[in-house]
Amino acid sequence: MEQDVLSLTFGALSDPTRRALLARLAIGEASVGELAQPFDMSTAAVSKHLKVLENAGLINRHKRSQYNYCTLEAGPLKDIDRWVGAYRALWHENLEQLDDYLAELQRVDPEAPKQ
Amino acid sequence: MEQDVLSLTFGALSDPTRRALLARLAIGEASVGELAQPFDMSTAAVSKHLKVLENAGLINRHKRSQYNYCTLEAGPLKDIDRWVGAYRALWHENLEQLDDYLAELQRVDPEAPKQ
DNA sequence: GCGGTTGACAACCATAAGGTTGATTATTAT
DNA sequence: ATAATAATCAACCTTATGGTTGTCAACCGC
Repeated sequence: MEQDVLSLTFGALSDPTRRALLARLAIGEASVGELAQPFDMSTAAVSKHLKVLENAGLINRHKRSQYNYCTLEAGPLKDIDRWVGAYRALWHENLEQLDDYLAELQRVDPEAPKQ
Repeated sequence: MEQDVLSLTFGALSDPTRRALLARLAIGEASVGELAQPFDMSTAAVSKHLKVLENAGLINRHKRSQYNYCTLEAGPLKDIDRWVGAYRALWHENLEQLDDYLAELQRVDPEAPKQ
């Protein structure tokens, strides 16, 4: 599969249902049932979406009595922010920042295309 | 399929090959052949990846003589930046910004879960 | 203990995604 | 005109994704 953090995170965020789940969780923790209620699909489907988010490290699930509560985890979003931040220069007409990023890519990033 | 801009963009970014292509294009325009050279896959496969990026509005393709040159388009990245920016508050312990975003979601965003 | 909730899990299905190879179209060079 | 290069297209294959339904386990409230 796509095992790297960025791919997992971007993939998790590429679905509107999952982004809506995150938006709800940004308000505060919620059970799977509460999370599923607004959507026109089975709770099993929502549970699957939550698994994708969990797998990407974007949420945590912890059981309390019979309910399974989910909480948001910001870590991967920070990575996304850092990644897109490197390209921010593109629309700010300030190319230094991007050059720095690309230099760093060349140096350390395993994801850079191998020449 | 997934027709909204954010889903298309996140989806396009969820592949390491495509992110590497973007990183290369951030330096400047390049032909499909040049873009494909570092990768251990057929140019047809790279061409497909480029089509995904193009479909997400992240690049443009324009033919010049027999070459097909690609250029980066920052627009969708701006949208990503805005989206993740709303969550930035989560790791900055400043919840006002996020509250504003969620309020806005409630008001206008078609993607918010329908209650 | 019994019945109702909660939610995960498994099997299944349809479609999409990521890759291959082979054929096709433009364009350039000889 | 012929040959070589550039790159898309089409068909195909394999695996992943997003959904369904049904079963099962755990946890309440009686």
